Amino acid sequence: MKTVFWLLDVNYEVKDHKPEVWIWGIDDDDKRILIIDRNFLPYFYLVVKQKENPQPIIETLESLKADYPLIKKFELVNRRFFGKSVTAIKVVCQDPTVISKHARSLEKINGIKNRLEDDIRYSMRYLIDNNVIPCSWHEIEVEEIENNFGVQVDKLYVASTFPRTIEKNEIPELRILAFSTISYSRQGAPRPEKNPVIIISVCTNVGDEKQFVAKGSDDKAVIESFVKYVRNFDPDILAGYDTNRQDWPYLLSRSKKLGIKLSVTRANTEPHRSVYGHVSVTGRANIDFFGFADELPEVKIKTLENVADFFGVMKIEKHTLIEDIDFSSYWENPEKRSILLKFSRENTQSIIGIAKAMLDFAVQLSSLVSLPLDHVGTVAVGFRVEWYLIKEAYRIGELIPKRRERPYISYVGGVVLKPKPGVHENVTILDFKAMYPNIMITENLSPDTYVSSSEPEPACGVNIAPEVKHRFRKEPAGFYKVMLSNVIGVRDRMRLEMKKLDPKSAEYLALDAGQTAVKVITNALYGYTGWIGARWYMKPVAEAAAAWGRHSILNTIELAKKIGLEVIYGDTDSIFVKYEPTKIKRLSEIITEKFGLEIKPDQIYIRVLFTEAKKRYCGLLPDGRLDTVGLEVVRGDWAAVAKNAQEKVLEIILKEQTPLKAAEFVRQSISDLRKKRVPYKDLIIWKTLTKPIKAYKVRAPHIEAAKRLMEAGWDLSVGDKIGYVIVAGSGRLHERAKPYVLAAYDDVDIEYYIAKQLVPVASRILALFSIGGDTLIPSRTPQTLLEFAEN
DNA sequence: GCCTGATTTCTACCA
DNA sequence: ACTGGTAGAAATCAGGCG
Repeated sequence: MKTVFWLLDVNYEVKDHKPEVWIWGIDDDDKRILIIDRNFLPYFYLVVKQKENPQPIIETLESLKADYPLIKKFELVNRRFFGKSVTAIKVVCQDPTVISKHARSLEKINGIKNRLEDDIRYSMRYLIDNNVIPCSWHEIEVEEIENNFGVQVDKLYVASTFPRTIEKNEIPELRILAFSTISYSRQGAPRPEKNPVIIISVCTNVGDEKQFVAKGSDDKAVIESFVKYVRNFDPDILAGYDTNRQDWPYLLSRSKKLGIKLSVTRANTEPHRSVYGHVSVTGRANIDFFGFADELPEVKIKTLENVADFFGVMKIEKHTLIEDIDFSSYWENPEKRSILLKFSRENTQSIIGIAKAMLDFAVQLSSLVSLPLDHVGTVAVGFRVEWYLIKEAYRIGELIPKRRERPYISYVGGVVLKPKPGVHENVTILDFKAMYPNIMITENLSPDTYVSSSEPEPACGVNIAPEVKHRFRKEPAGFYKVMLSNVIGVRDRMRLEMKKLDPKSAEYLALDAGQTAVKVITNALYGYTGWIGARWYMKPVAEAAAAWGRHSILNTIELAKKIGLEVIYGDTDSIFVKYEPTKIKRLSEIITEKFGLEIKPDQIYIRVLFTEAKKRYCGLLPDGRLDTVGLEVVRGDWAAVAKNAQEKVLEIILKEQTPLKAAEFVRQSISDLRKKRVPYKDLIIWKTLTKPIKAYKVRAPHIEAAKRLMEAGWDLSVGDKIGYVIVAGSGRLHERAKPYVLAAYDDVDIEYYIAKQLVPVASRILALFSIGGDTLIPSRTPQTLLEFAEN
């Protein structure tokens, strides 16, 4: 019989050296199904040395077959490697677990250059080779079998053929369950060996809400009821926030300690740690939305409440907020316990809201790059690009290079012009549309088209990059050109399709998420080629793209000047010019003709302010909004009190054009700050731990604050944000940096915030109008002046 | 030992 | 574990001075 399904999750099992791919899906009748496919065998390649006769090698291999009983066959194949034809022997095995071992030993055979693709996981191999795509529809010939191994599905099948993708756009009705947990410890961070999980809140996308609450410190029932609830609701998606790092590991350890089985998977097993630091829940997609927070540059501190606020799921003013450190006091106090419960409930509501807002993107990205839905959010951008490339490579017979360690060598990137400081009226930004991708297409930049300096020029001719002089074959179209053209074509079709739809419809939103996913991958390809961790790392490709980019922008600036357009600033692929439509039109026509690149006016600023600094400016848009770029206002590592003041200064200057009024506003802010009229949270400075504490060479304030947190029992790891305030006292700054949760308002050194936060950011702007920082500080008492002098 | 300017370290931003 | 270019703060180093 035939069945049609949408792919939710994939895993594999090996039984008696025989592999089985387990395909978890949802069929077109909304049934949850599992298809077991026993028809696919893993393999790897042995690349034959150039000019070597492969026949004797095959014979040698055949003669060794008795030593390798799990090898099924050797197959001589023609492939490409970095565009050059190679002869390879495809070694097909029975058991995926022996691939790596056999590959290592067989590559030593005479006449073999190296082994390849032994580092591709079996389940991914299955997806790539059979063009099976996560979060997409397929049809397949199957036989139904009896469900006698207790998996939680409506139907269980064995595959008779491989799945085939079919054109079908809608996403099935997914059952989503969001959850969050709170653990209790009287002192320090909770430890699963001794501290209970006191609250688990769940919330589903069909509006069901539930809380499992410990009686005293007995949490056995809490976890058991949670497991029961999950099994009963049978979600397709388990949504959480930082669950891969926090909730799942804790629940797993805690269950072990209590002797409970956390059997929440569809295979009745426990979740397990998988690749890329993610937790896999077999048969479901465990999505940790924290992994997608990188897609939201607007949110500086990626806490759950901030992300929920960003999506309008739960406005931060309405969100009950309790610091970890206070959990125990809320739990212990019968009057305050209900607030803790409310906090937990709101967290879970936030998660379900974020899930609804971001799931489309996750689904589209998963489908685009062929990484399972639960993985795609946890992997870095480079790997997303790489999986897309791997899929493309398979299609054109290009072998997948090994990842290897390389020395880091930098190269010259984009040009950045010195801005003309001051306020300019009626300015527009001319942007090159997708500059790097377009350069890569027109110049055929690709790992497989690069002609090294030792090689003779091919008959088809070469494109030579300016300055760096790297050469790239004109023909045939390179791997990247094919990929980029495909992907841009897909995006154009999506956007065309969107025009026919109601912007509020589900299809429109899905397409919009899809075109965003495509854009993310397209824009990351240039960076990928210059990344030393890339399988297809090829510095000349990145270097040449950058060189052509500089060439284009510098020529554009020259031309603009010739036409009589004043250039105020420029960075990499954009120039800021006075808005003069006819001149701009002429300029863009010449550029298109000369470079095959498209430039178009993006937005128009009524006024735009530049200081001396590059990459920092603020423009006033026709609708009255400010577009602030690079300045402290948009940075996450300045106290809000300073950011707010700078924003107001910019607003007064750009809208009312009264710098004196802006200065007066700053004086007022300082006076408010001295009177403690500014909320405590506006004094917090946030900085990220970018490496393990021990790896730091200097005693930076946020590192000292982090150490204090750890002394107080916090678990900190790379990537965590440290929020600290500067407290009054003597000594160096780092000695006075205290975690905000361990300090109080009265400890704060207000004068620090004035002298080192508020005044510098305000005067950076006001200096343009000859207003010095010293004129911004209202007179102080002699005592404070002394304190100030001491610093 | 203190002061000062230069250099290094660190983070977060822009394209 | 995408790139290079950049600003800015604070720590730290290096050299001059007495």
